[in-house]
Amino acid sequence: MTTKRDVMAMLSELITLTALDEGSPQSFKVRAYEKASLGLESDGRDITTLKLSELTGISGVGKATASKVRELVESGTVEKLEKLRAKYPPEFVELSRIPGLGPKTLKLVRSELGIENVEQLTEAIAAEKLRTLPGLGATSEAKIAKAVQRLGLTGKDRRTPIADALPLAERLVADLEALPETVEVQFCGSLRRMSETIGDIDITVSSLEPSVVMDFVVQHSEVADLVVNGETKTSFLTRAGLQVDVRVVSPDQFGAAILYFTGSKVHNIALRQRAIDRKMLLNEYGLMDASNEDLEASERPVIASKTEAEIYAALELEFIPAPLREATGEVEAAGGDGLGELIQRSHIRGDLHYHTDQSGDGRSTVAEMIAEAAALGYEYLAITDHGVDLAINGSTAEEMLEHRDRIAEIAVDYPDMTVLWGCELNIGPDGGLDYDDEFRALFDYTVASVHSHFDQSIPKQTDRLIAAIADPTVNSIGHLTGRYIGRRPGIEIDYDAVLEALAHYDVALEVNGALQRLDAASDVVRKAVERQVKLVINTDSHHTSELGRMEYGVLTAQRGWAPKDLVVNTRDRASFMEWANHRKSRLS
DNA sequence: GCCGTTTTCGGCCCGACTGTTTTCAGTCG
Repeated sequence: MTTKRDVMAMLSELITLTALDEGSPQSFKVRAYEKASLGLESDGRDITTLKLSELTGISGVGKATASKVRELVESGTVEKLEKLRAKYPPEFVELSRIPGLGPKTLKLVRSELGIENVEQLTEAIAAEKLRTLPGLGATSEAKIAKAVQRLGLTGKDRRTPIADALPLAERLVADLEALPETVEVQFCGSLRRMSETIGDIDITVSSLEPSVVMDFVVQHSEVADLVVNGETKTSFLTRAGLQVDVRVVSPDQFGAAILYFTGSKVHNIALRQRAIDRKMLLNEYGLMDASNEDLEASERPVIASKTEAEIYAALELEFIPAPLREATGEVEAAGGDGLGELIQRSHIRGDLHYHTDQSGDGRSTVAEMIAEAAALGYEYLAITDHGVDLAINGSTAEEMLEHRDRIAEIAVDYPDMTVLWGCELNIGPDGGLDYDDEFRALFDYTVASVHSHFDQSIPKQTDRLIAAIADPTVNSIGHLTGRYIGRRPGIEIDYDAVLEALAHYDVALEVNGALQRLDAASDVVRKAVERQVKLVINTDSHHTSELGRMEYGVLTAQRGWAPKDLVVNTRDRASFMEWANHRKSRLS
């Protein structure tokens, strides 16, 4: 059976192979496929069941692409793709993953030197044959040789988990901020959009002295290898092979620059198109008046460039937060009905997944953890140490009762914050939970999560979660899939069924702010929002240093278009407690 | 390949850096 994923994979391959065939990634045909692919991806329906006329109704999808989708669904193959596959076998396509080797050069080395794979390319480089080709010289040959060596380490497809990239980016930003010549700094790209994995780190600096900034970057201790070093742009590789691009712009163009470098590419294209429609020109330096066609590009009057907000406003758009900039309807919404009141960090009034050293993996005391939460001004806090089923980390019923007393003793010193005695329940392989029903009902608040048995079938995992959701002692589901981004996939579930259950039992779906998790993922959050499933954004802190994760959880929720009013920990204390307690009324 | 009250052909987002040129092509984001 053909799935949506199969359709997307078919188009992705078609894009790669057509770029090779056309000899340009900018080919209009390639861009048309890309646009169609985006349209299909963001369509909420099951695209494999759509008729031809329904498919062509999707933005960017024309007759040709629609026919290919139908062809794949009906026959399992696409003739056009098969022909391209025959022309460009996988080992040749692999060459296109080498940075610096574009379609034009590939075509050249294939036709002139008969190179079909990485091995033959390596031989040709060793024999100094590449430098004999028109447009290539010894320098290009050496550059490609180096890129071949790094293949697999820094290939175009390499992605780094956000948990590895964000701390490095924050460190680099702090170092650049400390430079006296720096006015402003912002990391951009997929990192700012809170993608789960990122290709490289983009940093934009505003300064009146770009050469000082560039020199500083070149000298930085993180630089293992320089890739590009110009007057306003320097790219380098870290020892871990992660590429960092640093650009310098003048302070009055900072907004336009970070808008541009944050992307996404398709979001930028949508903004540019909107600019053109209004007789304006948008580039990385600003939004310009293009109504007078006699003026040189540099003479066009600047309409907005200092801040992103001014540019969005001049384009008659509500400000679009970076995590939403994926061209999945945000430009249309911002220019029409609006984005609604999206969740912000400042809305959060409490953390509801929070460990102390009562958990085997907790590292700060109850007093320390409560003090940190109070310092953030939280109105309520749920201390949710592990239940007994998580053998090494959990506590017995007796230990939990002693823990309750200890929490209560310390909480009296914080009259402005309600400290709840909670528990992170473990969802067993069949959906069973810790302790007995009566004991679980004693907790003020619970979060139930999966910590093991990751490889059961989809129906089994789905039933497992729904059993936990249906339990009246459960307030929320923690880190939905249990994934560690880039390291371990989470459990596979039927999202529709699970979200349906969450909505039905009024159980909140957690957005876990730990960078390794960011679970539920933003696309799942968006589905949850469509179904009006309640959300809760938590840090899952195990140490006093981890409370800052709330920001990442909020950004992930934003990326899923979460409105403030669906997030239960934005409620005032009374309203939150009313919601938290109402499930237990089913028990009596 | 897609699209359209300046429609059915002729457009399609824009610029930096590099290496190879001696005014530009290729690649990348």
